[in-house]
Amino acid sequence: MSIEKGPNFLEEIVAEDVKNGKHGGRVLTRFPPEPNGYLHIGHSKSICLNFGLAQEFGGKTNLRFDDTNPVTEDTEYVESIKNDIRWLGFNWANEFYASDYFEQLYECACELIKKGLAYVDDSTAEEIAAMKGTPTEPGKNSPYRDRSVEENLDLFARMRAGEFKDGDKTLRAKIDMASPNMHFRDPLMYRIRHVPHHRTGKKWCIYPMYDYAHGQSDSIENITHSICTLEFEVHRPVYDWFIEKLNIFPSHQYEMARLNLTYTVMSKRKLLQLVNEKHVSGWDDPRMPTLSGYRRRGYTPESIREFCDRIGVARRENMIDVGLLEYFIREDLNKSANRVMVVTDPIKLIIDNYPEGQVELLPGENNPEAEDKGGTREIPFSKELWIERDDFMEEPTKKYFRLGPGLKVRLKHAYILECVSFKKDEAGNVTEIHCNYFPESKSGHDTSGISVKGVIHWVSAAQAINCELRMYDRLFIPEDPSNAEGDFKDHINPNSLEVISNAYAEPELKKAKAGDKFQFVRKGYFCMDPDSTADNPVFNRTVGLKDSWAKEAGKK
RNA sequence: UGUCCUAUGGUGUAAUGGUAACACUGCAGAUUUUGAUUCUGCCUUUCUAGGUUCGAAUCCUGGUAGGACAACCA
Repeated sequence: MSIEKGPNFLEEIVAEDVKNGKHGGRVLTRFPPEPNGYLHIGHSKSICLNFGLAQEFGGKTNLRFDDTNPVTEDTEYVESIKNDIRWLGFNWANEFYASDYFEQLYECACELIKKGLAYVDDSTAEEIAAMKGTPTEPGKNSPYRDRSVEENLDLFARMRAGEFKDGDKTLRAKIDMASPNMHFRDPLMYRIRHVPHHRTGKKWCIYPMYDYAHGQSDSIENITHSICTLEFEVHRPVYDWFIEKLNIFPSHQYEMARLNLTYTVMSKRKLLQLVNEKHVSGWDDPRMPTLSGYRRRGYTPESIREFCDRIGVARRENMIDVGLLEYFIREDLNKSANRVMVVTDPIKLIIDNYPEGQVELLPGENNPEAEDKGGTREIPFSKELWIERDDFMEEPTKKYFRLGPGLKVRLKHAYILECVSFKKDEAGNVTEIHCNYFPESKSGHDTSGISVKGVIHWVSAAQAINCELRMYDRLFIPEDPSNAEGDFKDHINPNSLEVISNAYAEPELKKAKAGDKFQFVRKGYFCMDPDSTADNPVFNRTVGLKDSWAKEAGKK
């Protein structure tokens, strides 16, 4: 956790509990995902918090799948979740499932029935909703509320035995239909679902509800600090009620604000829609805020952990600038990613006074920011090069210090060039740039005495390898797509992916493997995609470099 | 016209009754064979009205604003 920052409110609570010897000073947290979707960056806040808190105070963390709704859950999700947590860099003490506790939960329910604290209700979903009242009006008691213990026990056993159809009966806690807290108005404990479960198969046809399962699961595992998001705050009295009535281990729930990111949607329901309706290529589409999406995009676990640590934890709603996440991945990759030159929008440059057919191998530092500079590679240099179309301006402005008629520029790792002429097609597009080079200006051996302000990247045409670049931008146009007018999908950015199929890279990139990360000099950080083939290497743009020139140029 | 939660620069988060700070963003400059990185400086902050106190971002009361809660979802 953060060192330079004060402790967050949860660290304070845990520190106080440890100091006071609560639970013998033991700390056990849990991360409780429902296996009905892939983990996203919001989950990583919870993961970093739960695992981080335990690490900080010498405790442990369980992974518990909250699998009480077989309709939406699947082992595919279980596997992806485990994979993503490991990737983020955390190891759980135990892998548990709420479904492991179905039998115990059933027995607890019988106990509550015997205590007169639960009853079988024959009302339909509509009737139950109608009797629930509203936040400002009290509800009404169900006509089945006062069944005898014997009848309830019998009915509940027959529910389990499969004698009733889906929806025919529920088991409800008998609390207070007039409570100002809606969750106290006889919450449902069990519903009938004749649906096989991803782990228990056909063993059960009644499944516990979240409110009945979650707290007891925590309690069964002896969880000391159960952290969840703010929307569960009103559930806490129910959480405590079951624990108290059952007289079991007193786990305690603490709530914190969820993570919201600008230009991002973060609900699994919405992400599932994006996947199902093919707005993205899958859960791991590099535009998705899922951990698998970020991984494919080229984000590192370190950068995400750092992000989660630095955004802090509090109880007020927040909206974090996605630019902060980008800051952390740039910070990480700046130190770790090797540099390589790739021309994304090529234009031919010919050095008139360079010998025909000559090829020089010039050394290039792989990473000036790394401690050992990342070693060097050899970059072929010759008479014909590709340079960036942007790096030539027919009528250069005063502040432009790249190439233009009569202007001099440095080719990175190579020579200084002076532009002597250029050709255009009928449409007026520049097709070819001619330059002379200064042989004594070679990088590292420059005795020319010429000083230039601009440095551009380049690729030797004969040795260039062709590659595909996937240039990603934010998936949504508005800052807060979930609260924008209309459906969130109306606000998808139509230009969130631009594919460049004719980029030229220096031959060094032939060695790249899927997942390898690079800085394409002056362009941004890129990560090789698994879609790559020998003929068509594919690179995802993780994030661009900061670009104060674009800002300057944009001012006009 | 219910219950509960929250309110500190543009965005987050600290300050735990004693000089409002840190990061990001923005702006300006220095350095630079990446208009990157790095470095320096600057801008901008306690929702409001009362009260308690020698002293309030912090405690109390009222107001205002935002959020959560009426799934056989979690």
